[in-house]
Amino acid sequence: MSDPFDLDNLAVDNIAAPSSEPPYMAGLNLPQKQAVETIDGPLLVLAGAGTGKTRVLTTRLAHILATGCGFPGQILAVTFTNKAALEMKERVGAIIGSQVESLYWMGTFHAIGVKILRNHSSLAGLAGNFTILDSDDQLRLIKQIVRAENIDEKRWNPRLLAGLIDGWKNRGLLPSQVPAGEAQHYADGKAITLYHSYQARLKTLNAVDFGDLILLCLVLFQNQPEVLESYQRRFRYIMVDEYQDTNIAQYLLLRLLAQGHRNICCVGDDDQSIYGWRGAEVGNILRFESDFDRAKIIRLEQNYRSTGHILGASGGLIEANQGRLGKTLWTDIGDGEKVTVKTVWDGREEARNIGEMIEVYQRKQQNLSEMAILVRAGFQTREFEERFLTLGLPYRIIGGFRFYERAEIRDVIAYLRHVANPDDSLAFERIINVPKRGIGAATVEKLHNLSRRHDCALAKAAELILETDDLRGKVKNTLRGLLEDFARWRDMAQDNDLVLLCETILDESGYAEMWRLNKSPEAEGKLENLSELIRAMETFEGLAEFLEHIALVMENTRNDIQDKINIMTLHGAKGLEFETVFLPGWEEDLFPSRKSLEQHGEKGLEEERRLAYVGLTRAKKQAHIFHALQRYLYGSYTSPVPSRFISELPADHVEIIPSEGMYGQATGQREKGFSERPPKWSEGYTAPQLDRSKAKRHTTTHTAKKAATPSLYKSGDRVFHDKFGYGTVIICDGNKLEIDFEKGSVRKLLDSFVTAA
DNA sequence: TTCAGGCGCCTTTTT
DNA sequence: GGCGCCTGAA
Repeated sequence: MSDPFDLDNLAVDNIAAPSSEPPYMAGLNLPQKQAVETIDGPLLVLAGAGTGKTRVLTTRLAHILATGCGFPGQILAVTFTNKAALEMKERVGAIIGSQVESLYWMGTFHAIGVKILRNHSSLAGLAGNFTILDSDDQLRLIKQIVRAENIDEKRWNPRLLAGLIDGWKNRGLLPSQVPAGEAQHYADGKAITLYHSYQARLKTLNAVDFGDLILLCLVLFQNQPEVLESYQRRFRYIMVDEYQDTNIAQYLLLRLLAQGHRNICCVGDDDQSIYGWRGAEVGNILRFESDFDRAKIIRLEQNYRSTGHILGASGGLIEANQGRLGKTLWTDIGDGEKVTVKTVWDGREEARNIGEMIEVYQRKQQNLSEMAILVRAGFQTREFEERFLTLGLPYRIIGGFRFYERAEIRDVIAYLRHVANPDDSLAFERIINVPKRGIGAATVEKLHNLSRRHDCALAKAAELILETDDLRGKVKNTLRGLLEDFARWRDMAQDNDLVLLCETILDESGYAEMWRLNKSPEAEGKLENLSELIRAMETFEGLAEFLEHIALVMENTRNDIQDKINIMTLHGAKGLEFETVFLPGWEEDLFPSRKSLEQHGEKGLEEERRLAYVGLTRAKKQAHIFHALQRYLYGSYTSPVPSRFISELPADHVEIIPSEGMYGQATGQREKGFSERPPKWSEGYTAPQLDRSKAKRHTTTHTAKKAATPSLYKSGDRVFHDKFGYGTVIICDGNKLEIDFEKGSVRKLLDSFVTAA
């Protein structure tokens, strides 16, 4: 990172520092210093984009430790994501060294919740080995409950109920506390009853969902004052990152904990609150002053990331929002380039334009990884992918599927979960017939009925059914065998040799064999994923520890350091920064999203505007906005109107780029505000042919040099491509391949995009 | 148990 | 337009 105040530069910075000042203070500006030194009493640090928020947070933590005001175990430091927690740990570690390992209470809200619940599981009404369900399991359980109530799933989508329950949990409401009127929101008034059954079912399964990790802590503290007091005493200092993203339950939890020492410091930016739809409550940050008596507010307004024009444009845009605390970011890096706005004909032209601009920047020695395309919705990435594949431009899509979400990983985890917690029926059900054992839906249905009748877990019901004559001999034997297998594995788990346990399960259950026998092209990759999972287990001591890690830490294990252009959603870009940012699809209905406006009206619009603000402020030097006149959406063409956000941008900071070769409606719309002089991008735009041919020549020489070593592939080779799957090379010309893919397409690609299969 | 065909949905996403 | 989910038939 090029942050001038990066901690790595401390050694240099501190030469100039007055000797009375600790070295970690060097290079902080005045408000930053104040924020670090104000450790007593409630403090809200309003940290605008790029104002050194993380630096303040980490320095402040180090300051508390360095001054001896608090010990590591007395500091509660909460973040939202594991990534943020990890970053904080690294940066604090850079200042205070190994002492960072003792910061036991530093982590995500949910990780802290788990720690508290495990410490007091029986008081919280749980067994110590409770399972944490992910949203997939949660939905499956909710479906079961909806079905058990004979509710028409067609009419009442279980997802809707899942959303309602999540919403209540986010507000800190148990079933008994939900306002009666809200029962109407699902299945003609049954919503609250269903929430009751869901919670009861979770208890039977000895499981909690993500919402419970906060909610149950809250309930624990409300019901057990002495437990609460012990934590209030313990947490001498509380620090919260991204406070604008807290939901009500999290806020209530913080407020309870902060009542002890009253030293709570929340850092956040109301203008970057973009998670309202999943329960985040901007109100929390807006109300801070009245919530915490004698609270202090410090604004960080000096921006170290972006140029003046980018700050001017984004600042002007966000001013249209009503509910905000307000701050004005400034910079001393200079104006830089204006934010550009360009009209393109359609999505393909948008992708083509951006591709060309990227190549221009590339030739100006900008790394691809310093550029990003930020989209509103996931489907927008496709056009860019296709374009970049034909251009041979390396890209990386951030977001999307994670390792542990893959079916085969979830299967193995289900085996392990059921070993760890015999009451985990969801896990048991997932693998009861995987691999196929002849225990079909009919048998499972019988088990379900029995488990409901006895209010017990599925595996317990299986034991019960074995004592009856309800099952045919073969099925009965298989089921008995499976239960015996689990009992044996459970014994094995005591030895804490995770790798051996997992390998044994994979082997004895026949799961690995199932994929080995599978002839489909995916099977091989699945087996590789299984080995990767086993490799990941090596660093864990016990099964419980591993499962908790899996449930809470959704790590993206990809450490892709290659130079690639980043494509991601605006949400995914929060907290990141790039030299150049491309912002396509600024059209009404797409951005701001129509759905958001329909569902939440003015509030939704303001959140969308904040999203636009987040997008613009990711850019250090250049931001390029696009809108298309034709957009292919859900199978048909639409003619979208330019986003209102474009017209809200202050003219002084924006340059309208004329589009080449367009006629008709386009010209009329672009009349006003067009700059007369040739656009900055003319070099890239007016002579793309020239540039492209130069680029080609460049690659050719590159290949020619390479040609001394024979090409990696020859025709007839079988290869694999991330997106297109398996295929056979038909033509091989240097590093350019023509491949016949098994999914039915023939494509020309660079060899670097495929691997030998 | 498996697979074809029909239906409904289609914003963002971490834990 | 395309995907995932459910259902019903073989």
